[in-house]
Amino acid sequence: MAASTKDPRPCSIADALALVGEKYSLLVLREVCLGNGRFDQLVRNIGAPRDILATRLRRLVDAGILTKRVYSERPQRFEYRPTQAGLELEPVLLTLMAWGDRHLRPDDDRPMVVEHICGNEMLPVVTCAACGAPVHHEDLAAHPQTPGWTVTGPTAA
Amino acid sequence: MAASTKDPRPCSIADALALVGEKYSLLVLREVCLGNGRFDQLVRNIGAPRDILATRLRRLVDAGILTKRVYSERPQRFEYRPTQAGLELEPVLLTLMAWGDRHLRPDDDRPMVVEHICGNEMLPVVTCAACGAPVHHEDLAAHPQTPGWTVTGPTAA
DNA sequence: ACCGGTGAGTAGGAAATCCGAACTCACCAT
DNA sequence: ATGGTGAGTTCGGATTTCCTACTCACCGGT
Repeated sequence: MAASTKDPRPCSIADALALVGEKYSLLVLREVCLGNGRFDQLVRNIGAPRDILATRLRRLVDAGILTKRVYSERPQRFEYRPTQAGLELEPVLLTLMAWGDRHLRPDDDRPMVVEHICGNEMLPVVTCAACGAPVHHEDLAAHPQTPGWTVTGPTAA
Repeated sequence: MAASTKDPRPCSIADALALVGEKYSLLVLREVCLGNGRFDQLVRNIGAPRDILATRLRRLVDAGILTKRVYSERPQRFEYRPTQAGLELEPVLLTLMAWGDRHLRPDDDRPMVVEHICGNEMLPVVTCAACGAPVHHEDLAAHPQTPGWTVTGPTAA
């Protein structure tokens, strides 16, 4: 049935990246989460070509990650905003930003600091919903659900 | 000085994506974290063209995210493994996978389940390091550190 | 010694994407 | 009437990606 060559491991990471993994897509989401949802703001803040940006926006709207809302009839003007699904990607952005701050900037010149409502700077920590412990690679065991797709490493089934 | 057109917002998300945001890069990291670090395994499990994969691997090794280690001299064979920096990207993958499971698969056909050492299934939650609360968009305030780069939204400075 | 198989890539041309700049169209301001 | 803004679209050319095939080194069986 299915060909032997060319059907990669079924995976939600791959599926997610197929949607938001194209160049600029996650930066669009960043700006939109910051409240900068207008076309020309996006062009300036992201540095993307206008046609590519238009394509990305269409795709993200179609995927239900963004909505396009009119904020002015007569001159008709639009603004893009995150949907619930879009907002749920924000933790990914925050985690990625923290990683970049840690590994791509030796000194403390972080271009942006996020403040949490608790009054402190927000440093994201990924934890296990069940036990609350911060996630450590050694504490994980991956169980593929599709027959034929194994894992070989220390994280074997 | 700096040109008026074309210098996007300085941002660690953008920097991080410049490194690991190219097609397949994060899938390479996924496989490597699963312990499948050999070239042909990567080709099969990811479905990437061999030449592109070779390019990505070089880049990730150069960036200090992966290491290439010999696991057999005489037939010389290599295996790619995550460095500490690479492992610290795993939470990003887990969060992205959970998002994909939630939003891209209505029913419960998750292709992979991750088990935490606590005995339960690992569902990642991004929390604030300072207060431990799960991160909610409304609880965040972004403060750009570079003059001229503002945020307009509800998350204004 | 020969044959087939595996691992780790390279080579080459076709196909898809991306890019920058210019263009449109509708509206408002002076 | 002229200029400016917002939101795109259109264009040709540059850059990447893709796919298939090829290499090279080695191993295992007969």
